[in-house]
Amino acid sequence: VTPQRRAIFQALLEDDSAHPTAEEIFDQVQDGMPDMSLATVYNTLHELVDMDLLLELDLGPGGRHYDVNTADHAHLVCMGCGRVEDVDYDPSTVVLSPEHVQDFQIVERMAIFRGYCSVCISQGKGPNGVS
Amino acid sequence: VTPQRRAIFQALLEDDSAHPTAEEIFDQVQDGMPDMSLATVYNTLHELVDMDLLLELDLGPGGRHYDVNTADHAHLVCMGCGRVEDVDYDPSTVVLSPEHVQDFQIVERMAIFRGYCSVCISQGKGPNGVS
DNA sequence: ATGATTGCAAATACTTTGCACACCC
DNA sequence: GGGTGTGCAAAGTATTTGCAATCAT
Repeated sequence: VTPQRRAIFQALLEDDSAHPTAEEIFDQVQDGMPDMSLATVYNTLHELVDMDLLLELDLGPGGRHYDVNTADHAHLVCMGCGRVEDVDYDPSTVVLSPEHVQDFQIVERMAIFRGYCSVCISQGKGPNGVS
Repeated sequence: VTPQRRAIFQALLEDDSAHPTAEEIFDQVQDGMPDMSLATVYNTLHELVDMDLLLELDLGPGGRHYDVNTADHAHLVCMGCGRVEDVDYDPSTVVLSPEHVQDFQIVERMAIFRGYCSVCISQGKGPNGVS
């Protein structure tokens, strides 16, 4: 545990609704630690992921996002502003066909919903607005 | 509609259980059309996605996968061999908390299950095997 | 001729790696 | 002093873009 790692972890906790990308964490940490290297950010993120303290999310282009909420939950991704929200859902409601479940040992699941948040809809950026 | 596009679309249909990446489609199409350019593959894939004839899947590192099955379905990704299988599931079973659904206009959903397929488990590559 | 599409190569975005230096025990 | 972690820069992977050449109408 080094000062760099502490700073990165702290940035993640402060930003806990933001699901930041590696780049965003890097920018934020650089404020108080200008010598921080991007490689260190990636190193630390990977270690945290290996320790199951952090979730790595592939939400599409723009880089991978990281989430300190390691509980089983889904994500809403706004196609207007890119914001990501956590959503609780009942995991037991996601049921797969039995023939697949028997053949396949599931380790982790991930549910992503894409759409438009209320802010973007009210700004006309929604599905009916200009794309 | 050009010969290149026809070849790409045909490759997708032939490969319809493989969920190929752009690179894989490129390799396959090159067999019969050595002058095919990777840029053309990307162009065509994007057009097909825009026309809703193709699904673009972000399944993690290794590039984006494409799926000719545009029905609402989930994906099983094998962490041993990388193989991707379609799974039917009942979309109505995926229920989100009401407060989020009200605020958020969902356009598309995506469910990904990661784990190990029966082949990999029997080869000791499963969750209990060597990582 | 006109406009769209292609192939090539360079550019971009994101992530990983190699290596020398600094740090802690 | 030995192993670990860091910063820098270069390499790597995946995708996009610019542009001249080509094709269909």
